[in-house]
Amino acid sequence: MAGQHELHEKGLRLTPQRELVLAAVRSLGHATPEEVAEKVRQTHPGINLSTVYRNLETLENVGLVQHTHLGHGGATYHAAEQLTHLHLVCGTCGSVGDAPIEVAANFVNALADDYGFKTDVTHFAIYGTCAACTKP
Amino acid sequence: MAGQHELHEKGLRLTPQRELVLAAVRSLGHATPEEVAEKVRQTHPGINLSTVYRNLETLENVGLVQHTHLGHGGATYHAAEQLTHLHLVCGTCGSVGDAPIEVAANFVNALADDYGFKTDVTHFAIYGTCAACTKP
DNA sequence: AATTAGTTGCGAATTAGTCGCAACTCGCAT
DNA sequence: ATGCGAGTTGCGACTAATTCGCAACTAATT
Repeated sequence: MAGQHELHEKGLRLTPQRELVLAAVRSLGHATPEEVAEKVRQTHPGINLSTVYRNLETLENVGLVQHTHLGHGGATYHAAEQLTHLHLVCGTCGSVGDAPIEVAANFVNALADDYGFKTDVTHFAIYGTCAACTKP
Repeated sequence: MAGQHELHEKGLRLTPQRELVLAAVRSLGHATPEEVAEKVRQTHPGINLSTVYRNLETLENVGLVQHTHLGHGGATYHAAEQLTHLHLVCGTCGSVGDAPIEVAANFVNALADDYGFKTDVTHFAIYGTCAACTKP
């Protein structure tokens, strides 16, 4: 019937921590595990970092969130339904800009046709120098 | 006169460790700091890991080597003159394929024209699923 | 040969993420 | 409602990767 919670539909148990982690990822847009934990602590102060890590992993396995590498070392997490843009990270100022995935369509097709490689452009950032840093 | 060593030309001191780190990066094609250290130890057993890290950083500052993010967490290093391809990393089997930078030319131009963003396609890997893993 | 600034080795400190385990709790089946 | 069992949580220990401070050393210069 109606009342199925989205986590139940994925075969997961519904715990406050898990719900909050998912909500945090959604409200933050993109965030590191640390940032997610911090956000969750606003409503559930005792949550453990390990729990955040484990839930991010679990939620990723069922496809509700995804992670992206924006540089440095750490991954950042997005809600799956929000992952509709690629990330342009500037090596000079460190800013992260967005661009619609369509810009990469040709590129993705070329890789598919020539190499049989199915690209997920959102997984790694696109690195370079942003407009602001190019022009002095 | 003639005999200027390439490291001198960059304003760096010529130490055995530094030469060996550079040589290792060149001979390995691409390698993590650990792998570089291991390679260097074949001829200079006592080298310290910190020294490898510091030299990679130094060599990168003068443009002789560059690093790339291939996934997981760690960076891998290339000799600058060898960095002429992009990396296709397969999320399923973990293999790292190469493709000439030209495949990305359109993409790079699109980002330059539309966003003023100067892309370095080699810095981050291109993530996806390789041909072998797509077809079962 | 003496000088000195850049470099090395070493160990300690930091950071990020993982792991084992006992206690707890969600959801199903009584 | 009640109870069981698997999935989850919190915690602390642990690992791996990288950085840092500092004293000893050495390459280039004079």
